[in-house]
Amino acid sequence: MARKRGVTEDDVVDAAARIADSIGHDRVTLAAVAAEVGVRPPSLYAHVEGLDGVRRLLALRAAEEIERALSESARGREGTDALRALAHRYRQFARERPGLYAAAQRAVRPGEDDELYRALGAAIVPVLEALSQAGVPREELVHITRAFRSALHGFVELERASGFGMPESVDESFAHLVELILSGVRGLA
Amino acid sequence: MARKRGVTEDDVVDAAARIADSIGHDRVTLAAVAAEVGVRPPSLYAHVEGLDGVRRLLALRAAEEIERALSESARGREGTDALRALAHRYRQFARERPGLYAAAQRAVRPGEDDELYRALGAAIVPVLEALSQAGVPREELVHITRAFRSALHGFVELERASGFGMPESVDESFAHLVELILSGVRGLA
DNA sequence: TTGACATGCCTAATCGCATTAGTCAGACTG
DNA sequence: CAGTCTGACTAATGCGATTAGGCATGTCAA
Repeated sequence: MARKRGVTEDDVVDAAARIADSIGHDRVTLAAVAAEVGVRPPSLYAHVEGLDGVRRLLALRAAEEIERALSESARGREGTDALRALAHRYRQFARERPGLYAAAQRAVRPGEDDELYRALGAAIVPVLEALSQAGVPREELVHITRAFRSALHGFVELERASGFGMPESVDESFAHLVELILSGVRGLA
Repeated sequence: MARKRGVTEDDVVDAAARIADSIGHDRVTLAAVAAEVGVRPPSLYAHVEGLDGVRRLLALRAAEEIERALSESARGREGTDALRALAHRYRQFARERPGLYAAAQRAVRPGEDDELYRALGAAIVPVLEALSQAGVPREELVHITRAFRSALHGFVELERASGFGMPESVDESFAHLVELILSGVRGLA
């Protein structure tokens, strides 16, 4: 009754994203995706390059959305304000879209799959720009960006794995972490 | 000729650890482990509780080894010296035993599997102790421990995923990150 | 309007891995 | 020496990925 036009690649990625966010990135199987889009598993091969292709497209989608979320959060802010906003938005994204966030953690080396490599790199450009704008000297920029990103990613990852056993507020810990990094940034600027 | 005494649980975990470190934690399958210990897959069920059991034991093993490595690295040092040593040992461990390190990232919540939960928590006790010894006030201790651990874990994780595309030295970035955290610690002590 | 062609989905079949059931031989004990 | 326990094995099931081959429907030119 409904679908005359067939399934598209976007439909597949949308379905995969829904599954990833609801039951986990590791539960994204072709069988599950096929069921979600209303088709038999083999039919997906007409649209994507197998399971690995789905994961790759999901990583690409994740990179785009993270980049968008981050740049929006920094828009209109400057210096450490922008950085603070970026940090909190980063964590918010990871909590709201856990599957998509996980999809973005795909390991890619420069040689293979340049498109994905570039997209994942672009996702943190807003952080780099904000740090630069905040006055971090050029020689330190890459190091500080790595530090900032490591802190955010590590926190979010440990939080997801329920690695924080103590009763202290996790929100407060995150705020402390962000301020710690920001004071380091101020020290350099 | 050799094996009269049958396979033991430890043999299985040893084999799984070898596989994890050599080809990746996600490639630890019962089929691979069975081949490694020289037995058919179903035979493993006499020693471990399926694939999930192997992963759990591997996480337990990982927690022990991380704890041992960290406490040894801090032994005989004090204050920020101890913390610096811990940080570098942490990264070294993750690089040398990637599969075991990955195994320790298993998500566990307090209710289920208290033994593993406690073991994973114990792994970072050396960090907590060193921070405390370095003069971090009690109210800040948990937050700073979380920050320290987040930074280390995040860095190591991004490094593994080849997330650092820029040509700048990754060793140097790590050193910067550690010093940034340490200056935060000094600010509190 | 019609028939060749392309598109997209389907069924059938294969393969690898996890897991369960049921069997068997050898080591250990009384 | 017989009984029993242990630990490995083969057989069988189920699920997910993937490939091969076939069928229906919609497009488009003559």
